[in-house]
Amino acid sequence: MPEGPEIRLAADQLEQAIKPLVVSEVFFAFDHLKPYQAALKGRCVVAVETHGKAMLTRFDNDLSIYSHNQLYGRWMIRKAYDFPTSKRQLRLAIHNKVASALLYSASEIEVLTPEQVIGHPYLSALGPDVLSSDADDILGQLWSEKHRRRRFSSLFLDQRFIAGVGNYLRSEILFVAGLHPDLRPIDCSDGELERLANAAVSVSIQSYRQHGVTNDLGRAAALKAKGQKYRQYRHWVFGRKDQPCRLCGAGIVEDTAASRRVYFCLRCQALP
DNA sequence: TCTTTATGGTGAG
DNA sequence: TCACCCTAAAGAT
Repeated sequence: MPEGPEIRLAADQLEQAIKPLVVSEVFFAFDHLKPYQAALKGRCVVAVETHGKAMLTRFDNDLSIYSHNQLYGRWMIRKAYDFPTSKRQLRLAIHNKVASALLYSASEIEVLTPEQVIGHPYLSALGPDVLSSDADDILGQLWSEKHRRRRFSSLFLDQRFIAGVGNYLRSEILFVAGLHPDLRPIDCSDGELERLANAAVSVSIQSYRQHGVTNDLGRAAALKAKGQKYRQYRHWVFGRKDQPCRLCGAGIVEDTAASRRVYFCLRCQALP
């Protein structure tokens, strides 16, 4: 369940649990990483960075663990060596005396030197991180020559455009901005692009603060109490095919764009 | 038990 | 744009 905000939340937990104490043991499930277990044992974690959906756990000997959760990876922070009863595959564990940070199911795990971090093919291609950018950074991207003729539906899944936005944030950001997924930056007024840039930043920060909920948290709690499925309460439009728009009541439309489902309200996000 | 889907990403054409 | 890879859970049978 990882888009930028969720990854940053996991990084926060990791920092809190692992950074204060010496790392007593690191476990890698993949054979080619086993040699690094000895190199990281007894070291300290100095920072847990996120770059879009990727995480860099930096150690005090200049090595970093790169991890990307893709669709399946999941971090769990537990008391030391308190493994959950789960059929998931443990791929990485960082232990200290008090806590264990456990990464399950992820397949993209590497150990990098500083040079390898700089030259990393995924990291070096990322656009501005949505959680550490302001609206002007996003506006710059929207105005840039290489992006302004591409559809929003394609742009907002492209990590070179903005890092950290994924499939649910794409739908949610466009809804909050009131713009149709098929539009392109060149189709929009300056005011509309500003609205979009602001929405990209504010919806992402809201998702971070509300742990993945992109609509009103109180309303979400009320709907959840009624036993509705998570998609029916977490978001304005994402996953809510044929459900009424929370603003105007019209039915939410589901479509496919850039090989993934996109959701929008035809009335609130009408084409001009 | 089988099939499909998923908040991701890559590489070929 | 499509096929495919990764893995887990939900949905269909």
